[in-house]
Amino acid sequence: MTEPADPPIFALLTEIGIIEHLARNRAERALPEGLRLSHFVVLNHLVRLGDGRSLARIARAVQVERPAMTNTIQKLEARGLVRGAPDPRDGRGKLVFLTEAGRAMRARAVATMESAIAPVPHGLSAPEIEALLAPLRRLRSALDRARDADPDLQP
Amino acid sequence: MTEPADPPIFALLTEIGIIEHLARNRAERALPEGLRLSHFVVLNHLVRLGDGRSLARIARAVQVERPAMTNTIQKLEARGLVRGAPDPRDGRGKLVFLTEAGRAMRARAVATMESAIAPVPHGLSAPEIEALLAPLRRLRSALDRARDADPDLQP
DNA sequence: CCTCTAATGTTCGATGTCGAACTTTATTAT
DNA sequence: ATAATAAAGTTCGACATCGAACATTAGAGG
Repeated sequence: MTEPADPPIFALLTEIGIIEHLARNRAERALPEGLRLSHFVVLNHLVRLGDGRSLARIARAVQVERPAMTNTIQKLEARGLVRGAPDPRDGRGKLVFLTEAGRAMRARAVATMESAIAPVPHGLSAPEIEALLAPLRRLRSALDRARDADPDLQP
Repeated sequence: MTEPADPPIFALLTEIGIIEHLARNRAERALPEGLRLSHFVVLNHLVRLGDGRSLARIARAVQVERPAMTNTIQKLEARGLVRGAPDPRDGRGKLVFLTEAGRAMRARAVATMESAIAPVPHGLSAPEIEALLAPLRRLRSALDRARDADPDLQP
């Protein structure tokens, strides 16, 4: 009468959930005062992929609903880290631009996060990490595709 | 003037964060009405590892702060899925027991979650998943140990 | 040209989580 | 014993996220 073991994919997702939680906590503590991880993610996204993007586009890229992104952008604007401007080509759109302060803050955040995460002896060699990345990317793509696919599934 | 690439461990944690988010959304939709993923996690924990555990102990195991667990347990009690009793051996403690309804609900939730996750073509073979699990468990242990270790770090 | 549908950004209400603080009880040190 | 320290569970206030709903604007079809 023992419990049947979880399917392997369950065990994997459980492990991933725990790691995510631990890493999130750790990263959040490392951030400059008042900066949430979700705020940093947006700054980082804009620095790396380019700013002048619409709110909805950023929301999709960062896997967050639009209302949450509205909130995040408002906080970033209030702190002067980002500047919103109406899209000249789309009357509904709002484009988000980085300010100098925003770029500087992102650089500081990256630095503090690196010094918070890097020294953790994670026990994984660089090649091991590389080896992990490929299958995990496949898993992400699969989940991502399934997301659009199944609003209502079943034949 | 290109951005220096992220350290590999960053890329890994980012990927993990995205997967966690996608999997969480998917799992949450699959759960029986009104049952949160955090609720299910507690039920599942008690079924698998045994009930009659204290609130604080469950909180630690599930990586959640005690106030959140108080909230979760109160919701589960209100739905009759769990029953709380004072610890006879520790006047502060509160032990959490599963009810029959709780076990049944957990079984239903497992079933619906399996039928929601299993059909996703995640593109990973069983041996591949196994190969992923070992290094990820090491990473988790490392982060877990670092959590206690560093309240304030520095030599 | 006009209507219908879809997308954008926002507000609202509900909910979950966290950190801080408090009360009560254990445990440890003196 | 007694005092100091720590742990358990709870409450509180702050905050982020979500889903639903709304006004506005684009775009597609007739």
